[in-house]
Amino acid sequence: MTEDARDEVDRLVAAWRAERPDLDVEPLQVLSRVSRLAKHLDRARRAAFAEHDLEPWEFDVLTALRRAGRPYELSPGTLLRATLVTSGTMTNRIDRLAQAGLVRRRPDPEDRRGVLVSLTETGLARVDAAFSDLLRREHNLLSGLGPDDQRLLAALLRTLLAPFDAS
Amino acid sequence: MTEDARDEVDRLVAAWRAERPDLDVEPLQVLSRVSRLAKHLDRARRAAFAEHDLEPWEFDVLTALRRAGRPYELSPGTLLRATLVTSGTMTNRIDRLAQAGLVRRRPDPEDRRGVLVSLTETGLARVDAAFSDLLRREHNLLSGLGPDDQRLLAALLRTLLAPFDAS
DNA sequence: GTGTACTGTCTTGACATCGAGATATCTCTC
DNA sequence: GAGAGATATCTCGATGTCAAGACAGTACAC
Repeated sequence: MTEDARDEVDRLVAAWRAERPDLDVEPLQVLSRVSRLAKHLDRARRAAFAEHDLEPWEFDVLTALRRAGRPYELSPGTLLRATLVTSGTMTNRIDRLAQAGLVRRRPDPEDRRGVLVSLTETGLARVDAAFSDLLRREHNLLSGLGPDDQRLLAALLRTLLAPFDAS
Repeated sequence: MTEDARDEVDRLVAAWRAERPDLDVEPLQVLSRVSRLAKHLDRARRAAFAEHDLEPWEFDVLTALRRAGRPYELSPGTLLRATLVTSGTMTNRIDRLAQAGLVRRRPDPEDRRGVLVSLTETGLARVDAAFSDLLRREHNLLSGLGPDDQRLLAALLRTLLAPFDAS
């Protein structure tokens, strides 16, 4: 390990080794970095969305609808599974997005328990603008890695995710 | 790309390509996986800590103190920088940890604005137990990758984190 | 058809976080 | 040594989330 490539996690691992030499703290080298990187990504995303007057949670819901393709319409249940939040949270989110004029709610004609949520014109335009902006920023974040390294990294991460996606 | 190695993110990327063929969505292959993996890790950690009657936020604070070494004492300011939360949050956390008997607060003898927070015996025992349990679980999560792949993954992540740690 | 279990959505109350600002103290410059 | 700015911590109000449960409607076995 070269001395000039130390980051916060290297320091954290060194501290643990000094305090708990009995434990194998190697897993932190990978998993702490994943958590920390995710935290930084959240902040970067927040900044990107702010320029489009969107909160991250708004973006989450809008992109799920956008990705679904025309007519950009999904049920709350589908949305909460796509975004990994609870039903109470999703109800609240849809309420506020509807209030903001970004989505619309209508009764499901095929299931009277159900509701269908769809993007408005405004919502569609807003999410498209925010998404391409986000991609531009993410492209920059990855500029430290060449295309081959990016593919390699993606493949390694996919291996780690496999057990979770299975469930 | 082999057909049998698709995960949620591959599906997500495929959906975007269909809807927005004009955009380069490759960055998602890496960064979406980082975010998703972090979310799953949070859940796994929560489960691990529950067996030791600790919340993730409690663990965060206690490990920072534990890592500092004897006498396991740091200022709130140092703690909030280590855990990436705001000062209001840290005050609240310390209040509750003190109430639970896991940490102790005392005035800093060298700076009358300051406070020093230290682990109690109970806090030390609790965090040590939870930490070795966590490492055992994280070791399992990484069992899909050989030692070389783990080192490779750690190195690639370090490269991505570098710009953030610099700031 | 009737009853039972399941599903989809919403309501409610508790809670951890954040952001902005208040207060007290320290530090540095002149 | 006085004043300006920086630093350390805490307070307060707003907010987004979750967990548990309520309620309406559906599906399936018999």
